[in-house]
Amino acid sequence: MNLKQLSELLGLSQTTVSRALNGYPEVNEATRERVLQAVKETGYRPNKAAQRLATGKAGSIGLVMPTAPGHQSDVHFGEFLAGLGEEAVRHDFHFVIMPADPDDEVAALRRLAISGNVDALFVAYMRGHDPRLAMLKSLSMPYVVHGRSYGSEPDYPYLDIDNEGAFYDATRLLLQLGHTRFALMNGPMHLDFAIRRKNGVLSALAERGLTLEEGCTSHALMTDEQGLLAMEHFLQLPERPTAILCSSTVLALGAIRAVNQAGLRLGEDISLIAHDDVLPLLKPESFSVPLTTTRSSLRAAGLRIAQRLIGTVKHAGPFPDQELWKTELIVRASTGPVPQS
Amino acid sequence: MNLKQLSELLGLSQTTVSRALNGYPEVNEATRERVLQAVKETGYRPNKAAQRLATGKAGSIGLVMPTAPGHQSDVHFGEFLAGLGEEAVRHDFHFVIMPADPDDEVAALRRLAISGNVDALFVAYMRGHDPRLAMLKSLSMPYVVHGRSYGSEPDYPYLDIDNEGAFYDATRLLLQLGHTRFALMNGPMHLDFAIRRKNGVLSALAERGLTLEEGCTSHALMTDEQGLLAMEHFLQLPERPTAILCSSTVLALGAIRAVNQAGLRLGEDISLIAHDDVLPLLKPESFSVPLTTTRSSLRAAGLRIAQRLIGTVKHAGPFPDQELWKTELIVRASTGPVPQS
DNA sequence: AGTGGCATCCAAAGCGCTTTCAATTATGTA
DNA sequence: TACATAATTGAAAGCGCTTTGGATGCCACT
Repeated sequence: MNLKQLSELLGLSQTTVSRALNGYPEVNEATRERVLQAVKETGYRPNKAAQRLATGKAGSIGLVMPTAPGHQSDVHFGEFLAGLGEEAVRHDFHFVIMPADPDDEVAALRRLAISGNVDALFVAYMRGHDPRLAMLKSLSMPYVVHGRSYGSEPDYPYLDIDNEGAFYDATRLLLQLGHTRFALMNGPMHLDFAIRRKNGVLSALAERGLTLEEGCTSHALMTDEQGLLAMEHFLQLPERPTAILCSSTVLALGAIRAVNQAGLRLGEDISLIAHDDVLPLLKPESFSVPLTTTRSSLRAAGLRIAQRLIGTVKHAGPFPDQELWKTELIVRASTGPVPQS
Repeated sequence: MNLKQLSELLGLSQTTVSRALNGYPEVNEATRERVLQAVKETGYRPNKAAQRLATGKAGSIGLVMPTAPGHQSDVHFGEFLAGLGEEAVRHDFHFVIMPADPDDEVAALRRLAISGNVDALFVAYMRGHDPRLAMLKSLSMPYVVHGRSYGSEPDYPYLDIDNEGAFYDATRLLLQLGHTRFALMNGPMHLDFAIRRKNGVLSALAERGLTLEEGCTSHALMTDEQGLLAMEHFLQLPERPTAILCSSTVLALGAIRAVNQAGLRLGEDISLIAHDDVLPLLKPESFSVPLTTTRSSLRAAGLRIAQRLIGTVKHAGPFPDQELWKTELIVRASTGPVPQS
């Protein structure tokens, strides 16, 4: 059943039926009723592809999912998606997900944009000097970036959390507790948040004339294994750090395993603060020693970005172009005064 | 840049250019080269919506993502998606994800199918007597079901694991270790896998004239909190069970916390076997007491289903209509002989 | 009676691609 | 040389929808 058939059935033109369906004012109320009734009876659904071709609108937002054989799936991604979804479902939007090799992001994003399958783009996993920004700007399609790109002019729409501030505050807390030997367990070096978090740590340390010693920074995928490995490395340093800053509760999971295996006590021998994305699976308060964290909900960020994106597509704006969310520093038992040695 | 412009640029007809691009044999190799060259230079990309309208093919597979405000995002979903993605990226397919309230699955699935946005459907979270099956059959669109639907005629394409066998075997192992008081920590009661796993447990127990006692079965969302609650409940039963079967390592996470809090030792006072979907975050061998598990990779299942779906769309078949994967029973330290009391 | 305004409705022109059917030229065969 | 055949190419007809630019009829008002 298509528009033509439906309109013939009703003895109306396609024009009128189309207008009736799309809520245009110039159609008689009685006629509209008839049309709506017929739709109900016939189960007619407009063909989206045709609609899209005619209007250029798709009712969907696009994103690239980094994936590859052996590429470990990222819990953060799923959680973010849940946030997007929560908002999208309210507006009858859907997602088009383009899986792509992490090395192929720029091209994948472009393909997605040009495909005509999406009205707006969501971009994540931002890097320093991210090459996607230039491409996005040239695209004349709405987009919102999750995170920022260190080193690029901040003239693009983004939603980010104050990573630098979060890790600055966290470091300050540990300094106040008397710690002087710090280590940072970070995400991959090229990612924007990793850069900023490191800066936050360094600037807090610098105020006391301190710095991150040689070997006291790790950059790795945010998995629990990597957390374990990094922590094992830190623990066998001659001048073992007593204060650990950790970019994710996922890393912390492994890190704490290493601490336990070494027979050390978290919150006493070693203090640790992790960033908490509020993953349902890793609640810092549920760790055997509850974790002190900097917190900001990834899901909430997803929801907000979906709002902005969908709102822009529907011209329900205006929206702030740039948002920077503060994080909360929540003190639990994994931090304590520096041990007397 | 569209086909018309490109063809004018080349002094060819749209027909020929289109054929050159789509690999039809009746175009001169030299001409094809010229076209390809021009495409490279101009950056021309065919408009997907138009392509879809003309061919009826979309190059995408659709799925429904259950979501709602407050609905906790499901790690299993993300992991499965990663598997789908791994295969999809090889064939330049993408996903269309329709977020939907869990109570609205049938309608959401239908909307997705009729939207014309997808070539095939993937369906998960199967229930007993699942109403979606009838709808899918009437749809004349390829689909594969992950799981099965207890109580429905098994005449639909599916990929499932042998849930009943897995839990039968697990239960047998615990019986052999001398356990007689069992508890089952299961997923939501209406879900197919939950039904089958329970059956597996019951039939193994029945062989010894045993059964699941009153209060020794829990059905709940597979989150760590629910695991904690369920285990706390089991532990305060007058006849406390010594053998626990657990439908997910996520549940086990909470359950073990409860065991620890009660001052009991896993693998000694309490034996536990969990089903392991091979989630990157919850490796059974990384638990403080490594977990005995029944294992089957969710990601591998996603990959296989994507293969079947994409293969069917591309007429690269035939594929088996129904696959039932055996699980592995891997013994680690969380199971031990029944304690002498 | 003549005019303008309003409420409705429609024919037809796209949107950018694929594909059928036909035309043209090149090649081979008798 | 004449004719069948193969190799290339094109014109044009959709795919199902939206939207522009009129029609048409009816009414109120001069």
